[in-house]
Amino acid sequence: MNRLTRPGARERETLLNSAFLSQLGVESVTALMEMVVIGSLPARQMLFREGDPAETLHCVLSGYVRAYRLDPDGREADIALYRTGDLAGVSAVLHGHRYAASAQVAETATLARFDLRRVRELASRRADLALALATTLSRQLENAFTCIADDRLHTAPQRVARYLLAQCPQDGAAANFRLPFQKSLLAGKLGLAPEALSRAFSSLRDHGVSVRGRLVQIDDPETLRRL
Amino acid sequence: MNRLTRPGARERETLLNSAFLSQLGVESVTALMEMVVIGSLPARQMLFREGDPAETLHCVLSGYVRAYRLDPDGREADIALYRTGDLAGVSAVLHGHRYAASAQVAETATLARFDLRRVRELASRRADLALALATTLSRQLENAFTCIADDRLHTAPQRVARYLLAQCPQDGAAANFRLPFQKSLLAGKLGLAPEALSRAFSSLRDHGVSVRGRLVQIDDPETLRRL
DNA sequence: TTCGCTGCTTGATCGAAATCAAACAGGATC
DNA sequence: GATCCTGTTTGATTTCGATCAAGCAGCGAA
Repeated sequence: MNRLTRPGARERETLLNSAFLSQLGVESVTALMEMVVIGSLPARQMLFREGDPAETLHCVLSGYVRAYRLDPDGREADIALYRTGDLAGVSAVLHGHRYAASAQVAETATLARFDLRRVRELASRRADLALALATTLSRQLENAFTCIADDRLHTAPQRVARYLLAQCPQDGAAANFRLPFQKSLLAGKLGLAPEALSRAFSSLRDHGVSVRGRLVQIDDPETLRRL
Repeated sequence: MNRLTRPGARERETLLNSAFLSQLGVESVTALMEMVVIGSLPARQMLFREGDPAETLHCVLSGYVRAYRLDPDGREADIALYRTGDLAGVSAVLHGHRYAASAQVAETATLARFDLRRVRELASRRADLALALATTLSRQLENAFTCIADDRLHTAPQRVARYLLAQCPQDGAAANFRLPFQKSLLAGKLGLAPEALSRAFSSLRDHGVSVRGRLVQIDDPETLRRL
C-alpha cells in the first residue's frame, strides 16, 4: 500500500471519465471524490484475498489487476482482468460482504480506493449511485457470460483469434498492434497454460497472424473470423 | 406465452419471498406488484434470444430456466440456471439493452414478468430498487465466478462431487436426496456432455455415491470433499 | 400387451490441452 | 563483454472429455 495520496489532475480526469463515475450526478461524484484515495502499486501486490471482509472498492486508473480463485493445491484460475476504468471488488459491495476472489496487481497499477462502508451507505440513499453500481455489475456479468461460453465452445486457437479480433481497431482491414500486457497474463485470461497460448499463436501463423514479442500483425481479419 | 394472468395468492407469496422483492421498501413492492404479469410455460419454450432488445424482466416462481449461448454451428453452452426466486434477463436491464444470452424453460415453469422500461424508470428514482437489482447482479456474478473457476480447476468427477455436496442438507453426515431436475440439464450446468456426467457418476461410486434415477445417496461427504 | 419416444448408460475412438522438462531469448545488472 | 533472471517457446507424453454409435430402461399411448 505505497504512498496513499489525494488524486492529482491526471487521476481525477481518468476517474471522472470511467464508466462508473461518468454515469453519476454531481452530488454523488463530489461525495465519492471527497473520500477517494490514490495509490500506486507494483506488480504482484495483493489487493485482497478471497474470503476477506470486503472493506475497499478499487478502481483501476492505470495498469492491470487480475482476479483469480485458488484451489486447495494452490493452482490459480483467472476469473477477470480489470483495466483502466474498471472496478475491482464490486461483486462484494452488496452481497456477502466478503470478496469473491483474490485480486493482484498484474502490471504496475494506479488505483483509486473507496471505503466500501461509505459507498454502501451512500448507495442506499442515492439511486444514481446504486444504478451505476448495478450497471457496472451488468457489464462484468456479461463479460463473465462471454468467458464461460468461450471456454466451453471454443478451442485455444479460436479463443486467441477472437481475442485478437477484439483488439483490432477497425474491422475488415489488416492490422498490427501491441499486446497490452504479458503473454502469460493473456494466457490466464483466456484460461490457457502459457504453453498452450504459445502453440495457439504458432497455429495461427498459417492463418495470417505473425507475432514477434508483443507485436502482432494480422493480415486478414476475415480469415480469422472464420475459425 | 400461455394465458397471462395476475398473480394468485401462491404466486404473490413466492414473489414477495424472493431475494429480489424481499429486499425492497413497500412503495417499490407495490409499484412492481401492480405491473407484474404471471405466465405458465412448458419446457423448451423460449423466453428470449441473445441479441434481442430487452423488454421483459423474468422472475422464476417455479420450475427452471436455462440461459445459454450459441456458437455459429448451433452448439449450445449453458451459462446459468435460474430457479425459484431468481431473475432471468437482469444483466440486460441496465447495460446494452439487449439480452446477453438466450433463455429457455428447462422444466415447466411459472414466471413473473415485469416491463423492463418501467423497471428501469422506477429504479432511476428509487434507490432501494436499484440496490436490489445490484444485489441480484452481485449474486449472479459470484455464481459466474464460481462457474469459471470450477471449469478451469476441476475435473468432471470433482465438479459433480462439489455439486452433490452443495445439495447435501447438513454437512458431515450421510445424506440422500433427489436431483431437482434432469441429468442432462445438470450436465449442461456443469459444462459437461451428458455422457461425461454419466461417467462421472459411475466413477464416484467408488467414493460412496450411489445414483438410481434421480435418487442420490452419499455415504460419507467427507470422502467426497477430498476430491 | 406392443409400440415408440425420450433420457440415460456404455463402449470405442479421437483430439485438445495440461503437464513435465528442457532449451532459448531478451533485459537488466555487474 | 559475461551473467543472471524471467518470460517464452518447443518437444514428448499423458490425461481428460467430446464425439460417434449402440444398447437399454422407463413410460405414456394405442
